[in-house]
Amino acid sequence: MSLTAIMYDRVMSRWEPNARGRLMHAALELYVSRGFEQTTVAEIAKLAGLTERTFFRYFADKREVLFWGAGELQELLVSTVAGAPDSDAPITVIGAAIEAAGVVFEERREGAVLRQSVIAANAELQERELIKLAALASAMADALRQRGVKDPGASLSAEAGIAVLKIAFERWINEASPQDLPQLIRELFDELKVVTGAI
Amino acid sequence: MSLTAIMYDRVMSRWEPNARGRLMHAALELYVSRGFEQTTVAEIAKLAGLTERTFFRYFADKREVLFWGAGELQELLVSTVAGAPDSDAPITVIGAAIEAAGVVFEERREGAVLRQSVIAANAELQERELIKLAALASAMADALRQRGVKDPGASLSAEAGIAVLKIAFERWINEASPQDLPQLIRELFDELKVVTGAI
DNA sequence: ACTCTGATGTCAGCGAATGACATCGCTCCC
DNA sequence: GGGAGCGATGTCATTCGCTGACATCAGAGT
Repeated sequence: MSLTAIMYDRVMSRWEPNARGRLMHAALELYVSRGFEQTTVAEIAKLAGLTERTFFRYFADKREVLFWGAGELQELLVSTVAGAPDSDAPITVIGAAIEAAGVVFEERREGAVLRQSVIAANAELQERELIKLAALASAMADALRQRGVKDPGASLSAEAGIAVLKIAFERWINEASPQDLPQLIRELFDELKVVTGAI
Repeated sequence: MSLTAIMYDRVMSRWEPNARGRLMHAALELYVSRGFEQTTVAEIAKLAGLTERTFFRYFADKREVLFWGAGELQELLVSTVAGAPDSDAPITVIGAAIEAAGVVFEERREGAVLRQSVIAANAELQERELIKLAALASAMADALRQRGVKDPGASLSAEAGIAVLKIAFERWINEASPQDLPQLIRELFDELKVVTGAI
């Protein structure tokens, strides 16, 4: 990343004060208050002070505006897998990565709950979430293969990790007294061992 | 199911010779030849000798026409879980169910390959497939809870089983010399035990 | 024949998404 | 300091997925 690029960003954001962020904020607000289906893209754009056409320049579709953070999350998972000690077993590596993701969510519980309430109310959004999770699993499996883990094991470990994340996240969101998500993740990995026959 | 209902079905199908089947066949043909996005619902309906409006009376959306079999599959999984011996461990029960699903696919490999080639080429279809798989996991988890399996274990076992199915199915589809799918599933369950720490 | 019912067709319309082109704000360079 | 250039945004038109309302039609039972 060159200095000019950094300056360029600053310049661009002065001329256009965070259009993407405004769109994301407006979309979430409307999705929460009226529901996803009852909100039109034109309404989101208007609330953000932009036009419908511009919305689709920032987001591939009406759903994607809720999933902007997925890229960062994937980077976190991949880099955690890549940076784990060579001696760690694949499932241990995946466990560390999922736990690191859990820490990030734990820091932003408010937003996560709000966002998830929108997603839970709409099947299309659940579909998008599932494909994002599948992409995370795929990326982690790649990262494991990069470490020399052979293939049925790499895919299985990654998918198992995502399964744990799904279940842990769901419980963490829905429970009245919020447990610590990273700890919940650790417990579920332990339970996974129990369930699969390891004592 | 009463006798009148059965006669009713026969009568209906004489007056309307399998409209749903015609639509499914027409859709698959066009999705394979032109691709999913390049096919309009109007074209499918025309090829089936019907109108666009009728298509949407049989299928909720353009994607759903490819996933009509999911209901049967879910019943198979659930009934297999429900019918397993009480003494079987949860993961064993899930293994039997997934294996039963594998047998069904094994009997219809031709169609599965064709169908999967369409799905693999389109992200929207992958999303739909993932939510169907998630529904299968959810149904199996319910069936396990019905057997008295407690909750983190029930969900984890079901999700792990679906993960195995996903990976096994993908390999089974893409390998040149087709392995036996049920056997592949058994091997992956064994590998899952290895991966999670059970030897 | 008559009616009743369920399947299908017709029509109008909304909203998501995209391509083509115009415009505007800013930076840079002379 | 006044264009030139460029990237972000707006405007316009269009396609297509999808839905509601209503009409129509084929056959079943009377």
